[in-house]
Amino acid sequence: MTTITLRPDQPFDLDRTLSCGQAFRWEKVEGWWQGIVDGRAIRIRQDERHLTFSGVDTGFVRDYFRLDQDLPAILSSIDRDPVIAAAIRECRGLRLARQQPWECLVSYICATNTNIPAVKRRVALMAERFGRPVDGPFGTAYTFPEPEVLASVSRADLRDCRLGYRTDYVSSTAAFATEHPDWAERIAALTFEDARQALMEFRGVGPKAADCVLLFAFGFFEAFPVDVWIHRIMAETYLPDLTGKSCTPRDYERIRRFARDHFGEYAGYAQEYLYCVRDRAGQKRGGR
DNA sequence: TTCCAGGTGTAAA
DNA sequence: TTTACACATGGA
Repeated sequence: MTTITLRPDQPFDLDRTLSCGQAFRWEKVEGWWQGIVDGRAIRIRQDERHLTFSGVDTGFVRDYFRLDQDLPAILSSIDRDPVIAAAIRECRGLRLARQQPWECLVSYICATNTNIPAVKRRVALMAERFGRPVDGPFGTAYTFPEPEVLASVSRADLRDCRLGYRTDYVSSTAAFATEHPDWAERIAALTFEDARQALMEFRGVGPKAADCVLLFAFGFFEAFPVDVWIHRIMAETYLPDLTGKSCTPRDYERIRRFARDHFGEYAGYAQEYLYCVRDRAGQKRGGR
């Protein structure tokens, strides 16, 4: 068990960071967050300025939660209007975690046209059934299965993880990643737009999933994923002439260009802060 | 029962 | 090039 003291000038809110829906393998149990990251079972909690954890070392925690990233500077750079200002006030301390590319890619393929609890369930099932068991601070946990494992699993067994029509997408993506083990390094070396195009060559990965993976795994902070919630918020506040509930490819392009111009190079942080307050920002719909 | 959820692929217009 | 529709799943 390790305890570190956070710098007073660098806000961090563990609860918001882990409950905002960016990562799918964390669960809060009796005051402790339990998760599996990069093959390690982690237990962590926050008490004011103190972070207490086991399962990993301090360097891992600092790296995963990007504790060395200057959050106040980022937040002041995106703080361009009253709507984002309110989100920043409410969620200050939310940080973008550094996810593993492979797990992140598969997770967001599993996140299309569905909801967060269902995604968590799918990812958990894949790990329990095909991952490697590891002993951790909270009993036996399961790593997220490597590409070659998912590639070798039968479609029927994958489908049993409640993947539905996404089964073939995950399967073919796993086959590609198995054949090209350096896929992530190659994407990381590209420019933002090129990396985006490269990710969209995976079956089941469109603009939204690509932007999520770029933002949450590859550290492209200009990525601005547009899901139904973000589309709704943009239509209701920033781009009122956006009509219709569906987000056409043209709408998507327009929104992400606007966001990049309006919020700047850390537009992805703005996206996550807006997403975090989605139930309040989208007044159009009743509580949710 | 119907609608909705961190959308995407495909065929038709 | 844009539009329309199907798609598995589960909670509200």
